[in-house]
Amino acid sequence: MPKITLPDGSQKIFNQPVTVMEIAESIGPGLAKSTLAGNVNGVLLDTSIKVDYDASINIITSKDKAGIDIIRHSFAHLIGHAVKQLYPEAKMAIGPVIEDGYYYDIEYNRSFTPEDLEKIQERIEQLIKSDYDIIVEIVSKKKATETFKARREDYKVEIINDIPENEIIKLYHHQEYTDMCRGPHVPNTRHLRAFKLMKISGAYWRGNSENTMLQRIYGTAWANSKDLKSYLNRVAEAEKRDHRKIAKKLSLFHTQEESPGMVFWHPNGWSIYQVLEQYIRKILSMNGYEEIKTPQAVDKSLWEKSGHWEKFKEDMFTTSSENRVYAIKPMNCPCHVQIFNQGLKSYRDLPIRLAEFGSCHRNEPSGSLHGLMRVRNFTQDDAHIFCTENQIQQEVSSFIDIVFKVYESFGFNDIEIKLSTRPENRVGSDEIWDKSEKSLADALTTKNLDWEVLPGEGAFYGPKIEFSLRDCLGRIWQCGTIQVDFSMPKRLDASYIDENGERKVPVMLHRAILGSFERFIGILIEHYAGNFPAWIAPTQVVIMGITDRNSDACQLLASQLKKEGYRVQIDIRNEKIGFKIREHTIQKIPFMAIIGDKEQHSQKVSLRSREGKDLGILNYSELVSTLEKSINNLGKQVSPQE
RNA sequence: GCCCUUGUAGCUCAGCGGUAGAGCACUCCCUUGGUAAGGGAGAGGUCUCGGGUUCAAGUCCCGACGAGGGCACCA
Repeated sequence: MPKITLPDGSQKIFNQPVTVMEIAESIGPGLAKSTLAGNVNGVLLDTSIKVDYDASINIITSKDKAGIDIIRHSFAHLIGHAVKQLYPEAKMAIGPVIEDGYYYDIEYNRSFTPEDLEKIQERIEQLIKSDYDIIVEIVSKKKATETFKARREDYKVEIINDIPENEIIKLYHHQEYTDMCRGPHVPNTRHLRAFKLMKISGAYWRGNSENTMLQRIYGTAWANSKDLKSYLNRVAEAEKRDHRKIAKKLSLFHTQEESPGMVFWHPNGWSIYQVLEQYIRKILSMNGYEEIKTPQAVDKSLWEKSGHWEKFKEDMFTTSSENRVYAIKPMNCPCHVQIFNQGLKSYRDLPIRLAEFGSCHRNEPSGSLHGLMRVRNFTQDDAHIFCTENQIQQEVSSFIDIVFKVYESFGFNDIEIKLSTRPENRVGSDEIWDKSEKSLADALTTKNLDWEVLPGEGAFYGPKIEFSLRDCLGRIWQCGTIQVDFSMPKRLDASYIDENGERKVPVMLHRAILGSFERFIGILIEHYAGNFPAWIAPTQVVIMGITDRNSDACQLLASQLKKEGYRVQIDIRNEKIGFKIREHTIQKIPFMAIIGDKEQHSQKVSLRSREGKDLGILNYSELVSTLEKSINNLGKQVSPQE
C-alpha cells in the first residue's frame, strides 16, 4: 500500500504497487501524456518501474532539466538503433549525455562520412515517427553479458565486466535494438522530436590514446523545435565571434604555414597587445613588482637541473651551437631563479617579486593548435614571488586583489575560483603541504570568496589557485593562477639568510593574471565580438571629411589628437560620407568624427558612435573629454552587439 | 600525435577530366556627394607543395605540409 507524496504536499494511497506512469495518470491525463520519468525519493525512474513503497515523487517532463537530459540520452540510443540498422557490423561503445547534447562512440570497419551522418539523421527521423515504446528490462549481470555477447557488442561486454556483481543492470529495447543504460529513458519515441546530429569525429576508447580510435557522433536535442532553433542560433552567434574570423576582418594578426602555432601580429593587433602589456606593467609596478628580461635560449643543463628536461624534453624546441644544446625556454621560472641567486639575499629583502613578459616556446602537439587560444609561442604576464612560508598568505591575498581589479577592467565580473590540492605524486613534506594549502584557503576565506576544491589536482611541486572568467556568451576561460612551489628554489639552489643567520630556501610563487597575452586577446576578441572599448581599440577615432575642401581641417585635427596620444585615423578619400561611415562601422572603430563645411567654419566636429548614435556637434575640448571619458572607463561596460 | 574534413585571385566562395570564374577589395577615370555601399573601365591566379594515372588534372589516386572539427596532451 504505497503512500505517494506529491510536490504540493498532497498524498495518494494506492492499494497495490504502482508505476510512475500510473501515478501521473492519477494526477491527470495531460500530465501522463508528457511524463518522461519520475523522481522517486530523489532517484530518477522509468515510467514503467513499479513503486511498492512510500515515496515522494516528482513527475519529470520536458520542462525539467532532468527531462531534457533523459530526452538526450534516449536520442543517444536512437543513434544506436539507426546505426545498427544501416551498418549491422558496427559495434556500439558508449553514448552519454553532455552539455547541450549527447554522443555515441562507435567502432566500424570504415570511417563514417558526412553522407553517413545524413543517412543516420534521416533514419532516426523515420524511427521516431513510428512512435514505438521503449521497453526497459531489469536483468542479471550474467543475462546482460549473454545478451551482448550474442549481439557481438564487445564494448558493452567489457563495460559489464567492470560493473559490480550485485548492481542492477537495465536493458532498453528499442524494437530490435537493445542497449544498456542506467536510465531512465523516455517511454515512447513520440517524446523525441527536436534533434540534430552535429558532427562526427574520432575519440579514443575510454579516453586513452593507447586504445583504438572509435568514431564519435555528436548530436543535440531539445524539448521542442523552438529550443533547438535557438540553440543552433547560439552556435551560429558564437561562430560569428570566432576570433580568427574577426582578426582577419580587422587585420589583427595572421598565421602561416612556415611557423605553425606562432603569430604574425599586424599593426592593429599589436596595438591591442601593447595596450594590455602597458596596462599590466603599470599594475605590477604599482604593486611592488620589478620587471626583468631573461634569455630566450638556455643551456640544456639548466633544464636538467630544474627537472624540465626529464619531464618535457619532447615538448621543448632545441637548438645547438659549438657542441652545446640549448632549449628555447618553455617557461621563465628557472631564469628568474638565476636572477634571484645573484648576490646574497637576506630575509629583509623578501618578498622579491620578479616580473617578465617572457616569450616562451612549447612544442605543442600539432592537433592541439587553435588560433590564439593554443599556440607554440606565447608571452605570459609572468612573475615569481620569492618569499618565506609565513608570507605566502599575504602575497596570495594581494594577488587576488590584483586579479579581480584587472578582470573588472575588461568587464569580467563573474570569476570562478578553484583550489587544487596535493596530488598522489608530489614533492615536499606533508607539513609544508598542510601549511601552503591552508595559506591559500585562508587567503580566499579572508576575502569572503567562494571557491571549489579540486582534490589531487595540484602540481607535483605545490598547490595552486586558478581563476576562470565567464565571457558574455557564458563561456568559461581559465586565465589567472597562483601556484606555490617548494621544489624549484631548492633544485636551483636559491637561498636567503634568515633572522638567525642560517641559510634557508625561499618559497616561490608562480603567478599570472592574464595567462598568455595571445590567449587573452583571443578571449577579448570573442568577448567584445571585435567591438573593443575605446581603451583598447586599435583606432579610437576616425576623422572624415565630407568633401576635399575639408581635408586640411581633418589633418589638423588628427595631428592635434595624435599629439595628445590618441589613436587616430583620417579618411579624406574621394568617397561619399555614407560609404566611409559604413566602412569604419564594419571596422568597429568606436568614434567617428565628421568635418563638413559647417563644422569647419565653426571649428567643430560632428561625432557619431560605432553603434550609430549621434553624439552631437562638439568643439575640440568637448571632443577630447568625450574620448577621455570613454577611455577612462576601460572595458568595464561590455558594449552589446551592434 | 590520432580520426574525419579541407587547401582555387587580398577576402568570401563557385568550378569537380578538356588549356581558370563571381561578388567584395584593389588601380584608373567620372562624380565633391551630409551620417551604413554613386557610376564606368581595368588589373589580378604555375588552382598549397611533390609524385602518379590519363592523349588531357584545381578536377581522379598516393604522399608531405597547413588549416578546420573532435580525441589525446597542456610544465
